[in-house]
Amino acid sequence: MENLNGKKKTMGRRKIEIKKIEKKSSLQVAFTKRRGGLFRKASEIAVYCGAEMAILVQSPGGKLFSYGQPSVRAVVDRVDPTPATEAGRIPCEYEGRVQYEEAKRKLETEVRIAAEREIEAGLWWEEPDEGLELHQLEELLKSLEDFCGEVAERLSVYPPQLSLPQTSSSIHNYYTFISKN
Amino acid sequence: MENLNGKKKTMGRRKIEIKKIEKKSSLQVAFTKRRGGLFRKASEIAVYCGAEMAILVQSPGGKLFSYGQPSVRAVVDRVDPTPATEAGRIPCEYEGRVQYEEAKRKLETEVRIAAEREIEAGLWWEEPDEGLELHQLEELLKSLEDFCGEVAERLSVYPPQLSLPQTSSSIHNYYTFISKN
DNA sequence: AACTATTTATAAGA
DNA sequence: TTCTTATAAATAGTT
Repeated sequence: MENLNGKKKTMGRRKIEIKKIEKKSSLQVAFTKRRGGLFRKASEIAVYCGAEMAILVQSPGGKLFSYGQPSVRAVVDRVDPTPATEAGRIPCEYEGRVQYEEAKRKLETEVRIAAEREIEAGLWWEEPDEGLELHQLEELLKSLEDFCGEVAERLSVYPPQLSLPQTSSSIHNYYTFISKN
Repeated sequence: MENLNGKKKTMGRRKIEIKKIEKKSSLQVAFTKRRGGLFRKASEIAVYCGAEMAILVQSPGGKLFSYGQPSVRAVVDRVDPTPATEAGRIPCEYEGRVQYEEAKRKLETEVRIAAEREIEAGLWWEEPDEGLELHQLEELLKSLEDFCGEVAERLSVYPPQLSLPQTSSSIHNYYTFISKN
């Protein structure tokens, strides 16, 4: 497992944060690996649990990939034989937790980026009291959690409808909070 | 990690074969866990790789679950704005390998079950030569691989269309092979 | 595309 | 059902 110097051959898998990869070549290989993993998992559920399913994935480059058991068409038609009418609603039980976690991750990333931008701009540093800064961060965290709770609740009622504008508005609220303090 | 007797507290995760679970309570638990895992993976790909996707899953009990980024509707409509015309074809790149592996797993299971049935019925034991029996198994394995190759090739041309009848016909071929020897 | 050290997912059991 | 634990499986970074 290690060579004579006690030095590892590789660093092994490393923990990553789930946020948009910027480096295009890394994104390409990560997408390929994870798409394969996703389809493998889907196939296992189909066989192991006797479930039917359809998966459609569009890469950032626009290419489409699918997995279907017994076929994409069969599952899609079964779920929704007629095109969208009621605001794109698809009548099925919905797992809100995942969208909630995804929304939270995205939001946290946006907040972090926004915060870093502010720090770079020097705006936060006009406040010399570190204690207050911590307090602000705590308040911000609470706002974030409240927002995420709202998102989760909304998602438990409606199917996936979370779009960027909603996430962005949270940033607006964040700025409002910051400017009030 | 171990108690005073050096005995493990649990056996931990154990290797399983991916074939239909028969015990209903186990199936329910496994389905719930793996559905969660699948949606979590999907969400990670959506954020990490900036991919858009739709997943529809129907449990063996008939309940529907979905995940969509930005929404199931958006992705499904983008892929196929008009209903099925050309034999349910959905125009997108297709990952044949997964369906191939799934087909192979199913087939192997069916063959194993069929073989066990034959053994129980005592038919194979009329042949006392063990060498011949091994030879038969080798031939069978080759037939299986050939069949899987055909399936894979067909899948590389068409989108997911593999249905049970096709898999079952392989069993027919298997029986034909067995009866010829 | 192949390799490993790690992280992550999960089968059983409590 | 939810939690635990040991182990199987997936994969990030590297070659």
